[in-house]
Amino acid sequence: MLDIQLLRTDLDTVLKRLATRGYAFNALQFRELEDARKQVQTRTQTLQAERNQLSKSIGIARGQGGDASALMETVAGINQALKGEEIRLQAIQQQLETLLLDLPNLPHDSVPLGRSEGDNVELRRVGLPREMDFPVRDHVDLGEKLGLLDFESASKLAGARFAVMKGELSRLHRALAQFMLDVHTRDHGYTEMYVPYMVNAETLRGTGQLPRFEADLFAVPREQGNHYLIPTAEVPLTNLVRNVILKEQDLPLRLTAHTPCFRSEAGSYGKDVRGLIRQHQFDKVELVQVVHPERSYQALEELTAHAESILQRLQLPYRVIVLCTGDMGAGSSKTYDLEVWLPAQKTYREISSCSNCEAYQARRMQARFRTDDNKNELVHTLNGSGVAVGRALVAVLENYQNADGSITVPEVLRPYMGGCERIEA
RNA sequence: GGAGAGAUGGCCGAGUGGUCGAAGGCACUCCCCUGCUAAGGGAGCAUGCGGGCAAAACCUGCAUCGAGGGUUCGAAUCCCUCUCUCUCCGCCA
Repeated sequence: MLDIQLLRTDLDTVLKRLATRGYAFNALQFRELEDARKQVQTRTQTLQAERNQLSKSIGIARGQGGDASALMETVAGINQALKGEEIRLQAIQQQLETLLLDLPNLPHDSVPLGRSEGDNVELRRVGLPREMDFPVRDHVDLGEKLGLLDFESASKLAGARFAVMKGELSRLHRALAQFMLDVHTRDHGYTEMYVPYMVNAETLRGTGQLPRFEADLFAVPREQGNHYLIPTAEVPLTNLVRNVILKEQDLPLRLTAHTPCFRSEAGSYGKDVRGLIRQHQFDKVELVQVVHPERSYQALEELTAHAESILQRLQLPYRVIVLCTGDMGAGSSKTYDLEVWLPAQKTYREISSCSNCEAYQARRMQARFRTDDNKNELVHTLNGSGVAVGRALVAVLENYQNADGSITVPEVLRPYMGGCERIEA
């Protein structure tokens, strides 16, 4: 959510900056609603003030044993007028809220302008793809030949875009998650959290998934207030500070959690149909930071480095790109994607996305901190994958494959694999 | 799942229809007093939004006592629905 004051005082700038993301804001409708709001609100509040005043007088008159029937008649008249105004005001404010909740965040000045993926800018490449002097297999071939990856069973159990893993492959998957959590908690100062995998609508509104992106979520219908399966641990972790006023010295908060993530991926059919790249259910170790607004861009660099450190330790080649204005998620002011090298596709694929949401989520959530001079200020929130476990598994399989179809276990994972150095049929 | 009790500011807690946005206490901030690991006195201290106002300070209004509806001239207080917490019973990994 953007600051409505900014829209009132400097709408043109807001429009320009939103346009860089390809978002056309209905400024005319906004102006009309704002004008109406101002009028109706002022009128309503004046009437309310009169009513409150007179009601008080009634109480006083009654207390002195006087007659208040004339006063009561006046108030009845005011209430008559008030009723309509209140309904109108509510309707206007609801429309304004709908308009505001739909607005994406403003991009940071350093974000490159662009319309789509193709305009993202590569910042750096780290690590060299390994030379392979044998026919390179993709992770599906590798996993199925080893007898450890089973999409047939998955589709029987649940349908398309699910996976069943077995034996050492499941263990490798678990090892990856454990390794990531240990690195972030031991070396990067994050606190490990365990959180609900189902959340309510208010929580999803806090981080911005609702109301715009309901189609991407799995809902769990209930009689009263649906639950939703979390699309990422960003949602529960960030919402921990919803409606909270933190102490300034509590900042920054650094939280991490390993959770499954559920995406209905509506509209993604035909894309990445093969393998583990795009699933309805996948695991992720998420990083969330809640920081002082002055420090959020520094924190974004740090958080991105924390995610990178996982790929470095796994010795997976990757590149860092900065998303252009047109490709960023709605809540983000600036996003770095980490893309890992996949030799079978001969390309880099997203494995982490690290964003600074500035006060966009904080304003929705009313997440604040108290400053030294006792004022409440919105925090800034950041989140990033540290990293996606399923895709890390894909990357390890493909980058660590051997000519005979076996997989060398990356050194840092061996302690989590009971010392196992190689996965073979 | 059944029975009962409850939800009030950062915390504790009073308040069952009328100057109540809310006593009192704790915590916190500032000032005064006092030479000593302390005590005393005074002042301030909820949030959101609107208007004055373009902004700060300030003034002023509206809303908010778990949430949403209702009754009333007037609701923290009465009624309805829901959510959550606690206690007991049942069930359960």
